[in-house]
Amino acid sequence: MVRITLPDGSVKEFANAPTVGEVAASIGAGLAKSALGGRVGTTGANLAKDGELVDLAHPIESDSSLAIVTAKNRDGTVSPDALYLLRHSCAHVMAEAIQRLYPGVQLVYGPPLETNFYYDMLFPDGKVMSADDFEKVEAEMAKIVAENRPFTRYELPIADGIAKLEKEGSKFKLDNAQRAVEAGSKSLSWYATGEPGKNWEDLCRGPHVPATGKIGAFKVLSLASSYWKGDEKLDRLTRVYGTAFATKEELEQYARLQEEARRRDHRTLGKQLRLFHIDEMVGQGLILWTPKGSIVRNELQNFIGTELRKQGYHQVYTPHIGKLDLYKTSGHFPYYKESQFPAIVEGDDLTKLCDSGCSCGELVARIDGVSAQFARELNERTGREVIAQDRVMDADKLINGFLLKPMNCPHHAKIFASEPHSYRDLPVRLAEFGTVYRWEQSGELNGMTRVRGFTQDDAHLFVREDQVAEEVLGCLSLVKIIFATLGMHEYRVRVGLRDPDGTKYVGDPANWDKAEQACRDAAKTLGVPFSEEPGEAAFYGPKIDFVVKDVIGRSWQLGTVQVDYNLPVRFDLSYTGQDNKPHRPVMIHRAPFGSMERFGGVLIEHFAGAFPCWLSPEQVRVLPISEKSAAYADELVAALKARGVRASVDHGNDRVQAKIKVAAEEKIPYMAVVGPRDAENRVVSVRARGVEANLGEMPFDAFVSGIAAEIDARLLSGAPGTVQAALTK
RNA sequence: GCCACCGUAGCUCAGUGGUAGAGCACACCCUUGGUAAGGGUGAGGUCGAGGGUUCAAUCCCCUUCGGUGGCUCCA
Repeated sequence: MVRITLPDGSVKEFANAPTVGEVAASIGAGLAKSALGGRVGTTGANLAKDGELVDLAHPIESDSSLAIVTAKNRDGTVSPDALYLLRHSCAHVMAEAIQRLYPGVQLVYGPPLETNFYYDMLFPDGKVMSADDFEKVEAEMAKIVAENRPFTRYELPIADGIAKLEKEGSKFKLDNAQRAVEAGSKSLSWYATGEPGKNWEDLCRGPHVPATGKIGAFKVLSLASSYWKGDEKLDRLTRVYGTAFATKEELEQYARLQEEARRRDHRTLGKQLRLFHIDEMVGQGLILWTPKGSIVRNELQNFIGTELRKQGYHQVYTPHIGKLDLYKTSGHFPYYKESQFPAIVEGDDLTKLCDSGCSCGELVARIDGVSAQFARELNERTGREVIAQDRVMDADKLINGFLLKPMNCPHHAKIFASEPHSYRDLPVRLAEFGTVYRWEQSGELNGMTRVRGFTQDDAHLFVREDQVAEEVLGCLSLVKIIFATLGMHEYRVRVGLRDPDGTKYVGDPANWDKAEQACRDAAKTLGVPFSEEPGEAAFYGPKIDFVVKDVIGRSWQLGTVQVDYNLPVRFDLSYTGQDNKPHRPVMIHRAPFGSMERFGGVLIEHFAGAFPCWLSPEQVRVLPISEKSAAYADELVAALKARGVRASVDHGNDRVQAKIKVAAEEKIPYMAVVGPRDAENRVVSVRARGVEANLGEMPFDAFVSGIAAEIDARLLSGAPGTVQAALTK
């Protein structure tokens, strides 16, 4: 007898192991019809977390908990499990369609994802698929769906399965099977779209929807390329993306959201609202902040500057380059050479070297090299061979040069080291909006979110061991203030801990334990879920990262707080303790925004370009009804400007309607319409962005001081205390 | 960096083997209008760059630069 516990707590008993479908049928005919699969687990298990997603035809052998998967949950929400089944199944349908249209295509791997699915395939030599072919593929898929063929699972013992795959000659599927075996599979399973032996089939773990007809709506989305197993030395594959939903409406909804996302894209809005520009001639990944974008950036910097002063930071400035020795000491050169702009070597030196017949390889070695003394000192200090012997060469052979700084920390470490410190002085907190340059691969560049030159809102805290926890907490509270002020709630927190088996970490394990605990405790204070990720720590210390998603769904790391035991050793930093002996400080790196560029890009998307008043490039646009009110309009703008408000008048000879449209397109938070009536009564007629109506009149002075107060308080649009709220209550 | 696609006016985009068009923006004129586009006129482009095929290339081919999507990478 098998006892099945359903989500409502009721228990059903079956004489023999029932399939999920049979359980569904025993509950009701309607459910049996709409069931797509099931989620099973041991009795009482949290199915959403620990349950296994299975086919409708999956037999349940022992007492279990079971939830039947249907397209919609009982509360009407779309079931992610259903989408998973649909997309996984649709990937098979698409693969069959493509193989029909392009004979010789080999299949590799086709998983469902959060919003879509893809299938990697190898096209025979000379054959390519193009976006023009999507319709053809979709038509072929539609036929398969219309045939409503069942997904039929069958299993083979491993030896037989491997033999079958060897006969078929697909190295990719063979490899998939071998990996499944290594992962502990006891047999290999296939899914035929229809009848095994007769219809199309694919080696697959499953699960799938019961039949192709369940796929209500689908679309082939895009083409991309990938490498087999992500290794560029292996075959280059064609990745075909598609998506599937239970209904046409859901697919249309998805398309609408995609469209909306494109409109919110910071690259589109940045151009439309003239916030930034990237110029071919200046270079890829190098952001030119236009006047309007610069205002947003400046406001953000002022905002954070105010908070930093409250928290006892010192502002510093450091140059954009430093000598190679600086980075050889910190370890950033030459180990991260691939992601840096090349070293800057003095022209005359280079000429002399070239004239003397110095080869490129030799040149590189002489730039990368260090003196014996340099190597000895650094290796002694760190207690490890951080400088390998093959980098050591005669001092007179070394070529000196400079590097565009890839990080600010070495400069800040040197500021700390420039004077003696007592334990009483710590923590020393040095902050700088420091611009750094990194050589990102050209294909990775993306608007403002991935660039080659960017300004970190960086700071380095030099603290005593016993101050780490409190200072990490302080850093996080800053992040919290920033996110709260900007109304950003959709972020993920990642606490990077060391890999328990790893050996690459520097520093005392006991200190690591303390620092990791400090990070964990600090993350808890954020009041948002966070994930602990072992192995994600930097080699020099644990860290806390803030990750947000852009409109396209791509994740970007913004803020970061990192504990560092390494640089203080490398730079031989010390302070005098109570015992009058030198002690090693700990460094904390932190950048709440991450970089002004990336944060700016994310912020544009977060607000869809409609910045709160305090951040808006233009805060009030005054719209005189006609030239008769020009003087009154000018008086209003002058009064606003006198209070530091960014305001302008539209003196154009358009009608107010047109002026409103333009101001709305520029996403200006407030419009003040003024005509003879307003002038006579010393009032302004107010409109707020996003509200398609005249909010009413406000006395001249009340409007000016209301706007100024809203800006000073850095309020979000429409929040209590704003002019808009005052007029709409 | 790799693969696919794309590059026409300031912006969004049509279009063609016989040297190019719309809307918006811009300039000027008329209009002085009370809450999301009043009307007219005009200016603006070596069709990303270089090379090739052709009587003729913005269009076809090659190279190159840049962008987009993905892969890889991100101290």
